[in-house]
Amino acid sequence: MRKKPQQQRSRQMVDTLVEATARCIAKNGLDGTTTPLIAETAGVSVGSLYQYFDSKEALIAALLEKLAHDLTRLLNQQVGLAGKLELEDMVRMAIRVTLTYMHEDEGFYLELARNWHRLPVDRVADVLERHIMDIGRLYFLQHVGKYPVENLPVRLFITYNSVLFTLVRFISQDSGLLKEDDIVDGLTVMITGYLRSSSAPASP
Amino acid sequence: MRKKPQQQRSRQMVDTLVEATARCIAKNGLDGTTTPLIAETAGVSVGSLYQYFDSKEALIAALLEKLAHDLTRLLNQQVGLAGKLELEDMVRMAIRVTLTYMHEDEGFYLELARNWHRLPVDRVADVLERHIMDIGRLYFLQHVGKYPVENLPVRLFITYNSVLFTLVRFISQDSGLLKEDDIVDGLTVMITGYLRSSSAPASP
Amino acid sequence: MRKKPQQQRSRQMVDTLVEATARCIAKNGLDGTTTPLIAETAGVSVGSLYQYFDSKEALIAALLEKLAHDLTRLLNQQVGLAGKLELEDMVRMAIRVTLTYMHEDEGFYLELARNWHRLPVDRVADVLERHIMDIGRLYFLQHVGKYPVENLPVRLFITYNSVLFTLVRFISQDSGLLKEDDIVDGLTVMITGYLRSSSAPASP
Amino acid sequence: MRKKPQQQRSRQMVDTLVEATARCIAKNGLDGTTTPLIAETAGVSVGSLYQYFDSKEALIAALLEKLAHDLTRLLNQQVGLAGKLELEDMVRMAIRVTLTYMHEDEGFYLELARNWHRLPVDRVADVLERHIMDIGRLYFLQHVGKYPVENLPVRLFITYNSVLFTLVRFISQDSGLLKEDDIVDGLTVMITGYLRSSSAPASP
DNA sequence: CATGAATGAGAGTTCATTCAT
DNA sequence: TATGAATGAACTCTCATTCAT
Repeated sequence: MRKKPQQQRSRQMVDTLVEATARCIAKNGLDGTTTPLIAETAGVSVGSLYQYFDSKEALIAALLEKLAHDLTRLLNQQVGLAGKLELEDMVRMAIRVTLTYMHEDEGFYLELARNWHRLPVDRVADVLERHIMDIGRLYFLQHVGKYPVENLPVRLFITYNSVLFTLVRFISQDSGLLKEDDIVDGLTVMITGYLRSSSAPASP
Repeated sequence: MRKKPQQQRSRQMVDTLVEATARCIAKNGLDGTTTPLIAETAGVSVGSLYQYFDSKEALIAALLEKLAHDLTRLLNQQVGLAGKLELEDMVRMAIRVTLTYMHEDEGFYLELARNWHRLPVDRVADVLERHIMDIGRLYFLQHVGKYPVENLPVRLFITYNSVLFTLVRFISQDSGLLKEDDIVDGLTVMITGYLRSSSAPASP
Repeated sequence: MRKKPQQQRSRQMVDTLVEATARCIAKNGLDGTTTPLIAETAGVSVGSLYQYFDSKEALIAALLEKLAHDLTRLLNQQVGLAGKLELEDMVRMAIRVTLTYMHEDEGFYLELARNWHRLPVDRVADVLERHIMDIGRLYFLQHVGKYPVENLPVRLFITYNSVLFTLVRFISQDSGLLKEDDIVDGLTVMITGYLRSSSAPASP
Repeated sequence: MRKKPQQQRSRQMVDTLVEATARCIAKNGLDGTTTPLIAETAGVSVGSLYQYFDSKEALIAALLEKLAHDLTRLLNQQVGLAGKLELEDMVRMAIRVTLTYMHEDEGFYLELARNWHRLPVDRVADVLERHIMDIGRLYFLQHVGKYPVENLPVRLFITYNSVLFTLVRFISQDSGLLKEDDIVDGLTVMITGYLRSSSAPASP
């Protein structure tokens, strides 16, 4: 970031721009998100955009940064609740929440997920992963004895990528042949079964 | 295709261009794949490109068409072999084969998988899905009684998307914390368990 | 117009571009009028052109729009004067004025007339036709009794197309065999006689 | 022409190409008439086109040359017939014939007339003018005493340009407000009156 | 001779970025 | 500081023409 916004007006400008970027991505897709358009959406001049961000990429990075921050807060609120649920209920709930997000904000999160590889996504991913890891650890700690999960990082990595991209693909293709409830049920069964399973891949 | 190649030379030109496109995508990514670059890679002028393809998109479509064709042949050869394996062995093999492809051709398939939503990917997807469906159906037919799988389309949709994108993400991030064997084992366990499970999502 | 010019500088830019387009058309012909050339003539970058005009065609349309506007003002000034003239003097004057225009601005209007069928010329044509119709109606209204002209639209359509394209052809070929005064006299005689004639095409 | 076609096969090739050019112009307009398209229309390779014509322009020139030749023959046949008609009938007939041509061959002649200034049209124009001049001279010679026409070249120049381009404009715009019969009648009245008038532009 | 594959200059257009005001 | 006018490299695509086969 070119300039630390120390005045309140500046901080607001930064926020406005970041939000405008999100709206552009949602409405026009990542490819249709141009700097002039972002500026116009923000009701600001392009010049101002470059006053606060070195480049388009920096702006998008800031957007993702904010996203990571928001998600952190969101997840922190949820951690407590999760512990009381049965594994299956928790998994199902997580899938449903994810699915809801995909449809929200005019498909903003969907577009992000589709284009993750073109985004400076590390920060968000890190935050998300750490949180999921924390939640997972906490959960299995509370249920120790019931599900002694080995190699948690791998399990969670497989889990959230499978869920996330299966849902993205499901929403994107929309062939009508597959029903949302079936997908959610299927994923729930698969993930629950996987997380309950003992680590050994091959039975002796 | 704008003009049907009548001389042998031009049939080769078409092939050269399609291959050059693949190389460009592998080396420069989809965004870095421009018509001048494709032409240069093919050792040809831009004009030649447009003698045989109506547009850049048509060229990429042709590439995917060829891919679909190649995959069809490849999978047809493999169908017979699959039936004799135990479910787990077959799943693990499929995952390993997929993983191998992701690393081949300088990451060409990886880049395709990453950018699936920007590609005229329907033909390939159709072919792949139908084949996977066929193989799946065949397999479970031969093992009837052992794994009476209900709602096969949903199961397979979840299965191949989970595997594919988990692997793509695994290769893309390369944090070094996760080991390939663990990912393969984990996926194998998850998918095998899922395909073996009875359809009912909630246990009684 | 893509963007409304808000600063004075940019309003001037729009004018500059439109004028440059006119100069290009005059100097290089319509086919030789390319966007790089227009930009260069205006002393501006191509990008600037596209900041204010959606396309080359839009730019040309704007030029014609301006032309229609200018002609409107010009004709409005002339309407009053016309009424006092005898029919023949008015016709001769109109022809002379048209001829003058054809030679002005390095043949700009000449080139427009030559290429009317490739131009988004409706607006100009409409304006011109309406004005000519108005002037004609007004004129014959003031001279009612003397020239009761039936089917005015047809008469004027024939009149101005005959004059315009005969002059265009005369200037374009310039074989030297035909003298300008003779053409003007001839057209004057023809048009005057035609407008004075009664409507019935066949004499009884 | 690059090469004198001495063999019969060659002469036929030239003809085929010229005819294909005409068909292309009629179907695709002058701008849509490309050398590859001409070749394809002729069922011949581009290479062959350039074997017989130095350039696209030469090909079009040849087309116009042929046109001039055809018109010469056509007009020669008609000269005799004209003399027996009254002036008005002859004028009306000429207008009607012209109008018919404009609609023939998918608008080929119409497109030529629209684009006369971009064509190497001199030869055709010369031929046409000379013939019209001949016919005119002959006609008025036979009717000497009735219409002693002074300055025939100017009169005929004005006459045929007025007729030709008024008709072209009429067909092109097709606003529906003007009726063909009215246009033909109007032109007939105008031209007949003009040709009958005495030379002096200003009445005493 | 005939073919049609190959060329490449040049057209219209876009957009991240700069800089005078 | 905020503005938005201005930039220009780079992209996709066309077509008259050439030349190896």
